[in-house]
Amino acid sequence: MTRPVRPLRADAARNRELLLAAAEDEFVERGVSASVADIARRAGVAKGTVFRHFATKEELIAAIVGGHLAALTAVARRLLDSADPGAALLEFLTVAADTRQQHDLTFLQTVSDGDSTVIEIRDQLYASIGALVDRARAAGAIRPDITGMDVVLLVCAPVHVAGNLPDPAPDLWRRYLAIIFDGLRPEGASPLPRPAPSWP
Amino acid sequence: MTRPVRPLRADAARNRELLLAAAEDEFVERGVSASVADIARRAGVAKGTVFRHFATKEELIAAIVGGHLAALTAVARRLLDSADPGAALLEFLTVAADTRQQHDLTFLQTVSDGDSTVIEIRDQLYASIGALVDRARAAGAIRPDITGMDVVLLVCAPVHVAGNLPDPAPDLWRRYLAIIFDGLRPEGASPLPRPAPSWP
DNA sequence: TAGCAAGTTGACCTGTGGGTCATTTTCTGG
DNA sequence: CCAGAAAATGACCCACAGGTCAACTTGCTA
Repeated sequence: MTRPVRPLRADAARNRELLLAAAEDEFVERGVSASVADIARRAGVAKGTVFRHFATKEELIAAIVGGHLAALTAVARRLLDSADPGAALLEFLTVAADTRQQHDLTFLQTVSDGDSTVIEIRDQLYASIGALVDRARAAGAIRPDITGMDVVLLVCAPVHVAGNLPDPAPDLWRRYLAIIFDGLRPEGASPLPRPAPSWP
Repeated sequence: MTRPVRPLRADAARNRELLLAAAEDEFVERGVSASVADIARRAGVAKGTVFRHFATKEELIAAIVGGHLAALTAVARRLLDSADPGAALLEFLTVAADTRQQHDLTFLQTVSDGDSTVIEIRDQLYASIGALVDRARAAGAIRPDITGMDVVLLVCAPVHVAGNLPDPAPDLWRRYLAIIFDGLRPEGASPLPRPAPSWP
């Protein structure tokens, strides 16, 4: 899959990391419209260097998104060993919201969702979430009509909800995660109108 | 407040409406980055005309957002007369999600939230929602620790959640509205971690 | 340490978007 | 029906963004 490409030269590797970090900061501050020139300046590098590492701005965005998805996947896999499946699912949602709170890159998702590498990593993440949900359901921690895809879609909701406020308290999302998770619990569940969406 | 400005000439009034409609369509299709030139073309009007009606692109966006907020406010006020406060709140959330589903303009909100007219309309909407929530809480239809601001923040969540899917079924949001509304119900509610946010 | 491929630089190109304005067209009150 | 005000037009301006490339610099390897 990864053909034997010789490793990056030391300075190039360093610049690549600097660029990813600078780009992430810049995107958080300015949104998708952050300019490549500004990103380069922030990384202390010329604009041409950006395009040596990432052919287009979209490719740069995909690299950032891919990194985050991979990190989340690792968290989900680790939690699959947990003794309490319900707590594990809640913990995963908490960690996911927490990282997303620190730097909201949701808006980058749309740009990068055509990238094949991103799709691959994303599918692994979805599979892990699916496993977490299956275990939680089997343990009776969530209602039977909730699927993995439901949870996938709901992951970003708490942060998004809190983000509607101009200057939200840094952990306000916990309040909305609690409300939404209560909606996933079996107690007092009302029947759901539409069937869960299938795999995308 | 509104000084006696003579009414628009007939053609100008017509063009204004054409522009608002065209702009809304264009924004839905292309996002915020839809260009003024394209909007003008779609309205069958020259670019200069756009700027005669709206000094800047932001002002045009504010006009669209303001219109939608006003329509929602009217819905909320009408529902305040309903006999069943719990059903009224659910109905409001349903209507809100439904209109937002038909044309998602959430991304315009950020642009327009500095506009004084928009702020005024928005505050009226928030007040109406607050009243709906108070009535529902008093009737025991939702848990006691939910505030009006909570619901304000949660309004867009169902559509947003369904929107994470590339091509969501047109009323998938109903599923997530049901889940979230279950989280608002008193049955099986777990204590909420953070206090509700105050007025913005 | 020398040679060269890999990496960097920054001036430059091109497209595009918001916004302006002198000129022309159109509406309307008298 | 006409005069003048209101509105529409579209060529034009400028800023800025993504992307290119020939010339230059630097890390690596033999």
